[in-house]
Amino acid sequence: MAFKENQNCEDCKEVCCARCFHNDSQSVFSRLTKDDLEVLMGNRQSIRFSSGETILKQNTSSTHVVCMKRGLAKVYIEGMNGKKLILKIIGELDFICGGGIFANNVRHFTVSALTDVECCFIDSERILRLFSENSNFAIELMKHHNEQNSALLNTLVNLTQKYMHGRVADTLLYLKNDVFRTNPFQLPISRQELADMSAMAKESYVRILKEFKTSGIIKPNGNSMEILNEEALISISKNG
Amino acid sequence: MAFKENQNCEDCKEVCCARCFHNDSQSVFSRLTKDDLEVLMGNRQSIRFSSGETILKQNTSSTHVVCMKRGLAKVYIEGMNGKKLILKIIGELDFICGGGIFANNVRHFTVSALTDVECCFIDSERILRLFSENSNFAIELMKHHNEQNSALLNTLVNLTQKYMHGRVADTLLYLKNDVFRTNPFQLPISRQELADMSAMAKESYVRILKEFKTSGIIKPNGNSMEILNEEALISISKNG
DNA sequence: CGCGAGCTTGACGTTGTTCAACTAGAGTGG
DNA sequence: CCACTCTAGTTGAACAACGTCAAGCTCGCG
Repeated sequence: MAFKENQNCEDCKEVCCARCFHNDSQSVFSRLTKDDLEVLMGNRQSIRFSSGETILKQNTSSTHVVCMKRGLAKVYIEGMNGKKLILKIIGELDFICGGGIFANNVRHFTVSALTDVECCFIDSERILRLFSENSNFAIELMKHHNEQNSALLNTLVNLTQKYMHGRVADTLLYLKNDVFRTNPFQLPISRQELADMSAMAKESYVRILKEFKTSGIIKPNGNSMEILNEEALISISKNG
Repeated sequence: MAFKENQNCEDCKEVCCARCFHNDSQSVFSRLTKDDLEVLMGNRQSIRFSSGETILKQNTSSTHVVCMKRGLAKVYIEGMNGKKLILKIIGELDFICGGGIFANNVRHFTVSALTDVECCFIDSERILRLFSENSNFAIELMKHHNEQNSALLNTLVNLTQKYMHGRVADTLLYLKNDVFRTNPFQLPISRQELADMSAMAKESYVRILKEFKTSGIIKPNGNSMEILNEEALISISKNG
């Protein structure tokens, strides 16, 4: 995850913001006009975090929205007895618009950097203003929330109704197809964190990885992971 | 749950819609103008369901938004191997705005009547129109989604990180404080459904109810339920 | 070389499910 | 009114799933 140096906010305004806000038609920001962008870019802050740093902290008030420019981060809930529940891994151009821009709520999760991260903090008051003024943007934001919501419902069912094998299969497929999109991929997260994504103990996760390895479904090698038989994983995921 | 007879749409327009849309300042609809209301009421359909009927079905497309006028309904996901996961119980003036008004998505849950239910179906295309035209309404809707989202995160942690005792305590407190708001209350749902709210087997739910009964925390009597020691329940809920 | 953090493995105990039997109450037909 | 049936609720015992604990291992790093 190499970083180009010396890209402060002013330097990259033209390049980075355009990239975040326009080039990707999937982006929440794709519907903004040039004037809208000016509003957002006006006071945004481009900030860097080192691996391990906390980007947003659960239970603080949500004064900013964050847009990831580079790097990976985990989004997790700090639950009971120090247990964590990792909801997802976010990367380039992902967008964190937690709990309450709209009510004056607190965030319901913590975000922390898995690699070095570069991201923009945008004043949520400005997002709210755009939301009121540009209905296309409002609709995009609403879509974004709906998708998030439906992903949550999905994990809810996966975590409460599947056996451990199914949950491990789920996380492996998620990492391969939604996060890294390459086949042998490097894991920036520990076994403990993998377990935290699957709501189980790390020992259990390790044991099941080993089973998958001996049956030739995966080929783990330190922090790298290769999926050898995706069909099998999908089938395990479906059958619980 | 007695119903007044012969209240079709036209008859109750003035009474019911005003009640749904204005009298409750908590309502998503509280920010609508008179003209807005006309738009919504124009083609809304007031529909009755008997206990047990399906109001909205998972995986159908979300062409309508539903507003509960009378009665109770359960919102649940049809998960793996015929298992159900009950997300919440909704009642008077609650509002169901599932997955994708905004994308052309399918619903992610089923809603079915626990008692006789009277509710309004509103064309979601009209909601979308209002969303674009009235930014106050848009903000209210967004708040609504945020609250829903944060409730989901909460259940996610509760169901994955608590022991069964804590989960049973959670459902009992939820029913008393959020659904019925009276102390001895009548359960319109079976033990199986209680278990489906808590992600566990009905036998386990029954066993824990018995424990709570013998330790004097609750007094179950057939379908009625009385909370005798709420402090104890809260403590059990907190400690997992 | 030694140290420490994360990983791995096995043994064991606990939590929670499944299965089967039994009970209570509500409806049905004689 | 009494069998009969059917469903939901209840209980117990066996079993499987899963977590915890403790020990050994690997590998990078000083």
